[in-house]
Amino acid sequence: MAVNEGLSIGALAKRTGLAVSAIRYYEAQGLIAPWRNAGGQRRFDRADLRRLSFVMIAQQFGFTLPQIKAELDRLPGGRTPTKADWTRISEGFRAALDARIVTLSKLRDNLDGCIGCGCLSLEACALYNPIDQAGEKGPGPRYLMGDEPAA
Amino acid sequence: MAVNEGLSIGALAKRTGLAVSAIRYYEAQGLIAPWRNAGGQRRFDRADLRRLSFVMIAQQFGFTLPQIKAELDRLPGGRTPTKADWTRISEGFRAALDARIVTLSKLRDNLDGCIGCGCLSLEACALYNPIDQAGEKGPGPRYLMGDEPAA
DNA sequence: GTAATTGTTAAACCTAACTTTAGGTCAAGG
DNA sequence: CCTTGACCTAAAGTTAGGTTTAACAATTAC
Repeated sequence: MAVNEGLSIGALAKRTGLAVSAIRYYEAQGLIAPWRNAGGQRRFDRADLRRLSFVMIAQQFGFTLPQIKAELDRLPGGRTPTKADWTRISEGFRAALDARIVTLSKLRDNLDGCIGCGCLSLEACALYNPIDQAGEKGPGPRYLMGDEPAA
Repeated sequence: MAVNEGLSIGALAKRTGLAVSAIRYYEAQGLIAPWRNAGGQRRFDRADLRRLSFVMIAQQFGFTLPQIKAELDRLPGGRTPTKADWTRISEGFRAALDARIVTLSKLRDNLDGCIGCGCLSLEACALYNPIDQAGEKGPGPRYLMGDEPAA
């Protein structure tokens, strides 16, 4: 009956819209660190709501969980993060996002040039330069986009 | 010794920069359909170079292989695709790409608003609207970005 | 007091887009 | 004849980001 027993995982799931399993998975990945009550159940405090908000937004922006963890690890330990802490971290987003927009715009401009010629030729097409740049970052999926094809 | 025996898979791999295993995988997915020589080895013709170019560019743009296959299936069967065929298909890219840029720009603008307040609050933050919009498209990875984090 | 809900774990499963491995064939060169 | 290198197949492994399942414990509601 104590007022400050923290949120259960189910409550947190409802508040964030995340699945309970996802929250447990995030804990396993080190993104959040709940404590346990007498019965062994996870208890979260309100700062964890904000951490999860951060995770969800960062995922929108295309960061992987390890990357997000790296950011979260830079929050001050020992005290609840302040607005200023979160603001500082948000600014990293801004730069990454800008870079992504620039990349896409370049890609589009190249495409505009190529629509005219219809070449898609390996030797000549400007669209291959970005591909070469992307290089090989190891195996695994390279799923880049949530959008449906316009076609 | 005939002049027109087509390219071997290794030659095609060198020309495209793709791994041999990737090309075989694409065949399994129905993206290309090489014929076989007397010894049972795959032989590709030059139009396949262009098909693979298309696949690589479409992947840059975030299309999945089934989506790309759907586009390729719309190429005329029975004859080598012309410039006009490829141009028609490229225009679909343009629209999809524009849409992606618009989405990202909105996201960035929202972020700009949020950096000031540092809230990242589930109740109030404008960044959650895009998340709600994205909805649930089923499980699996949602790896959106090749960029490194700016942080 | 008991039923229903919510929580716990570990392990298996899922998709996408490949790569790797194991075991075997085929052609060319020395 | 033997080795080297490119090719073949089928099946299993990889990564990310989870979900699902099974079997069980704790809490809550009546």
